[in-house]
Amino acid sequence: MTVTPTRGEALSDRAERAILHVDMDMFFVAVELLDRPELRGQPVIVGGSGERGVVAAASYEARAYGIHSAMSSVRAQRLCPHAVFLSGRFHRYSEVSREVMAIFRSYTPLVEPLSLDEAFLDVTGSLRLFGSAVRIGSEIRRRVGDEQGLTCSVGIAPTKFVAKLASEAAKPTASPQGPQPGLGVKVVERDELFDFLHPLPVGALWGVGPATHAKLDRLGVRTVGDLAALRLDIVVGVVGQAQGRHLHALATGIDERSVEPERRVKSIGHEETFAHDRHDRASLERELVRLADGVGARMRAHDVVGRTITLKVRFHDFRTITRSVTLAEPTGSTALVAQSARVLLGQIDPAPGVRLLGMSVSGLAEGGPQQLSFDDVLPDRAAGTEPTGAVSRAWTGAEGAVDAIRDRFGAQIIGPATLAGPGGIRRKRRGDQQWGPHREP
DNA sequence: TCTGGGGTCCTGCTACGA
DNA sequence: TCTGTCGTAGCAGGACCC
Repeated sequence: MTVTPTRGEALSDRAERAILHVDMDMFFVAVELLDRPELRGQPVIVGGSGERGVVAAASYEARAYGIHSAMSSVRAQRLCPHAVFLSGRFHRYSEVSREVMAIFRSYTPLVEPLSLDEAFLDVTGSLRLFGSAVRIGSEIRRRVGDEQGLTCSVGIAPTKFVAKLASEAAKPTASPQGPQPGLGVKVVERDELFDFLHPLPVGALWGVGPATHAKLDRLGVRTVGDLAALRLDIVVGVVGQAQGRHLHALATGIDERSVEPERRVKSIGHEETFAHDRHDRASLERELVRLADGVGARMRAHDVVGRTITLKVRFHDFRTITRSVTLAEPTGSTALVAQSARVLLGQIDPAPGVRLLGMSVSGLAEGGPQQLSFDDVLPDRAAGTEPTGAVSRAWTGAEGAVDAIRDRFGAQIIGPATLAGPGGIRRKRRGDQQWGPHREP
């Protein structure tokens, strides 16, 4: 027998969707304090220490000096010269993050990590087993504290977006008198949605950055409530179709997005800001090979191949350009990615000074067996080269062997000859220089 | 005030084939 | 055969997120 819910029942079913947003408090700093407890109570900053570095995280003691993430390291050091500056250990944070996420997954399989230090959890299906969402949130906080020695804040709401804002409202705050504890867990019920949402500044909306904020400001929109009161077509006229609809929906409390535990990666890339601008093509080409080496290894580790190679160049004056090329066949080969990027670099004059070089591969598809095409067997007569598909496969095979050797003996032991130097191969790995170049010794 | 790295998504433009 | 239209793909840039 099927039972058709009445309208009221359907609405109450929707109202029962229980989304948690869990956000670790000053995560990178907190992990450092675990390993160096003598720094507790001091202003501590994690980030790139060089002139072009930025702050990744700051302790509440440091925040009391006005320091916040994404601020330039130089400025942070000026604001608080006695702060302890740490370079950051991306791999250590990843390790701790995995353990924290495992705690989340013991309450629901529907965990969507947003970054190393925050995640959405849909616990709607877990309520019967664990009690209420508040109980799950409190339990998670207790276990993260007991098992990992870290603190986190939890927001609970019927939608992802409001859950995220709620966790923000539950966080501790910095003050000149020291950190002020927050609520820890903040719940926003469906009937409280507008009371919570509408007084917030419009910049709190997900998708309102400086550019959109300025546009909305010109309309006199200051709060989320102001935006909700505007007609949709006016919002769309100002910020565009997709973003307008999205923001207007959020402001009116509508957010149907579900928690997605498995999100497919759509591009893989590396970029690097140099401590000093580069002017010569040869040195940039070497950097390209190093970036491609890292990108290729990650593609093979994910078992994906990609078709579009994008080169990114930021000049000394911060002007940033991208150049891309789409291959006839997807590739997972470092050599082909590097070769394509080198062709793109050939279109660019580095003489004014290049501050950043980056590359990414998109149009990703699963690796494994691939359909043969004419390109696999016919040489490219115009270019006078071997068939590209065959070249790609031959390289990928050889590079797979190199990956295996590196897994066993270390990344410095083998790699492109271009990158060889005293002490082994200088290889780009994710997180090596996450927050900008470090201070030169 | 001087702007990192790794991503995602959107928009506007152009080229191309049906 | 020519022209206009439409959909789609590729490309470049920008905005935004953590």
